[in-house]
Amino acid sequence: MSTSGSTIYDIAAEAGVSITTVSRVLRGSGAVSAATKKKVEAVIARHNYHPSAIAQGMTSKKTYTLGMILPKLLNPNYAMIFTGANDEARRSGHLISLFPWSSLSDERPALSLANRRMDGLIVCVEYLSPEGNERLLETLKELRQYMRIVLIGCVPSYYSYPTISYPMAEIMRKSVSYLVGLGHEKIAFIGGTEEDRDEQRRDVGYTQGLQEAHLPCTASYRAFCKGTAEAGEAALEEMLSSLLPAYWPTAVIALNDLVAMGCMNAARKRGLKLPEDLSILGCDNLFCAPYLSPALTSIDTRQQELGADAVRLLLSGEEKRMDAGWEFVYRESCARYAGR
Amino acid sequence: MSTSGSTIYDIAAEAGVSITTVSRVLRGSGAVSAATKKKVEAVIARHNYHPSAIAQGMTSKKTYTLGMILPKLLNPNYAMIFTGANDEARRSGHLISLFPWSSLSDERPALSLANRRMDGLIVCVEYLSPEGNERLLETLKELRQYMRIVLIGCVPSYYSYPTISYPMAEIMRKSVSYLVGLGHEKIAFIGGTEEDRDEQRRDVGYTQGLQEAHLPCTASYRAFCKGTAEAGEAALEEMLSSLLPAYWPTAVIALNDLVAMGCMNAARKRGLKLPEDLSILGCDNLFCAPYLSPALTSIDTRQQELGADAVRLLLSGEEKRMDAGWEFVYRESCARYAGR
DNA sequence: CTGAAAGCGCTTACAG
DNA sequence: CTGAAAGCGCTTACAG
Repeated sequence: MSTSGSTIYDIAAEAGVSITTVSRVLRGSGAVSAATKKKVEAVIARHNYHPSAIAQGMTSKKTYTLGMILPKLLNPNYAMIFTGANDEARRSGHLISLFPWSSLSDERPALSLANRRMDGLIVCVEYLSPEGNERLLETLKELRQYMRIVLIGCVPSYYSYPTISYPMAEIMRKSVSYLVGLGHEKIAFIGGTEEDRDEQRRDVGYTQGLQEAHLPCTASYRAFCKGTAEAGEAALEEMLSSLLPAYWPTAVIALNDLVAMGCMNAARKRGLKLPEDLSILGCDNLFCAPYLSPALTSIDTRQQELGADAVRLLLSGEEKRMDAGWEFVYRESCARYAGR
Repeated sequence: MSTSGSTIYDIAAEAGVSITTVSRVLRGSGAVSAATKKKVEAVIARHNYHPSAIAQGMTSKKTYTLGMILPKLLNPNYAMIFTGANDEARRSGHLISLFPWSSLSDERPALSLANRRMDGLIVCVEYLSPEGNERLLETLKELRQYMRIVLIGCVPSYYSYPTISYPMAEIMRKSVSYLVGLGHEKIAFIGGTEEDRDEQRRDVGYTQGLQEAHLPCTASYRAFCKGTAEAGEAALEEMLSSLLPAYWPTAVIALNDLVAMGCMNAARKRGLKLPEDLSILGCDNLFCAPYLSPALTSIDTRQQELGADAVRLLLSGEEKRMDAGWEFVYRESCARYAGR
């Protein structure tokens, strides 16, 4: 019985019934007499028989497999989203296959997303370059013929798919406002690789927040970098070295916790005391945030909830667009500014 | 053309050839005249046709899907393993589906591992209770009829599957030896939920290391906890409060970086200065290790490499057992002990 | 309650 | 170089 596994025919033959009957007891559907049911179940157990999900998918058109596309699992942020989605999917009898971003533009036919007949696909979108946007939209349109698609993350408002998206402009506005409330006036924003025409993006909210507080928008306090600690460190380092110390920001809003961690290192290297000399606000509330020094103030973006909601939305068939939940997590890295 | 997608029959009909021919150009195998090939390809492109991987799997017995079972993706350690495996799998045209541990004992037939006819399965094993061991071995034996299995992680030496395992006893011996070299004599080990009869386990190496240095094995310096920061914090806290300060350990070897982070917090709460009063050695070299204060000395367990190697071993068909690579990463959290 | 038969969308010998 | 036919392991009307 090495690497084989029996088929429904083996079971039927040994139980002395038709494969139709075996199929019925397998799925618990259709009427089967208690006696034959018991008989068939015994044979199934004896053979340790498991029906082939792929044969079942072939005939029933349901694969009970969902696809998910994430930027990179190495950022725990995405691992949380995936975990939330996976747990919810299992609850409804589904499995989630994870695809990397690259599979959206992959040439290998054996792996193409479209080849897999999944019951649905969740795509986690982050800000893209204009060309990236075009390409994504194009690909989604193709995939749409094969499966239902749901979008999550920071999804531009002009995408027309069922969506759960973070209200980033609002989050940024409130972030600025929070720091202003702590006495900060020189507030930097570090992060964001590309611009986008969506009016929900971070930049917009950052600027709005400054305007609402009647504070000047200073180009020197705006740095672009991708979402890694190294990039964050380099970005803040460059900002500091380009400015006389008197003009250094007293607070920085980081794209995410990784960038915030990098900023912490850059600030320390410059001899700044945290949080007295510089407040740092992260985003995503990674597991390590409480263990940094100072413990990082961040934003809980409820990633597991987002993942679970995405699965529910995908399975529900609804077309709506919703906001994802979020909340400040106050710790030590943002402090009242009392002069330097 | 909404949510449908064409089949090989549609393509064949429109191109005026048999499905056999379409199949041949699809797979690039078998001889097809340049002319008909071009004709068929045009139709395929026009329809944006993608053959169903599930129908292909049905007939060819190859699904180009690998399964992977990991304890929990929320620990970046496992996310790294998965990423390494996934990248390698894609290189050879495979996809990896991730299953949680719970699926090893799942009752839902629709999701059962055995239902999915995967080309192979990688199971990442951590130390288990004796009963957990029994159950796992049992389950693996069942699954084995359906697919090839490879084990990775901390795999007891009496498991007989192709394996890549960390030489934990050796790692622990060298860890103790490293700390002894820094002048430490009171070295604690915090971690490990269960005992196991495998002689490669951490405890064994820890004890050996102490013996080699002619240092006493002190039960009070041995704490059990699971691999989370909270557990690590609680464990060290309890150890410290159970001992007169004069007997406090001067160094602790943590199960992993999460536990190490928890230990840092516990030590700080007790007023210990790090690393002067207490050296802490982590394991797994998580991305945040360099950003802790003091930067955490840890062990790079080359997780992505492990993941990639696991895929290669799975696909190779070889039966060997190998050691996984590892290496110390020296940072600031382990320092020479100069008295307290 | 039970079974014979068609069909899901492909691949693969086997003929020609 | 090309195609008719069988078969992969199931599910699902349709009869009985």
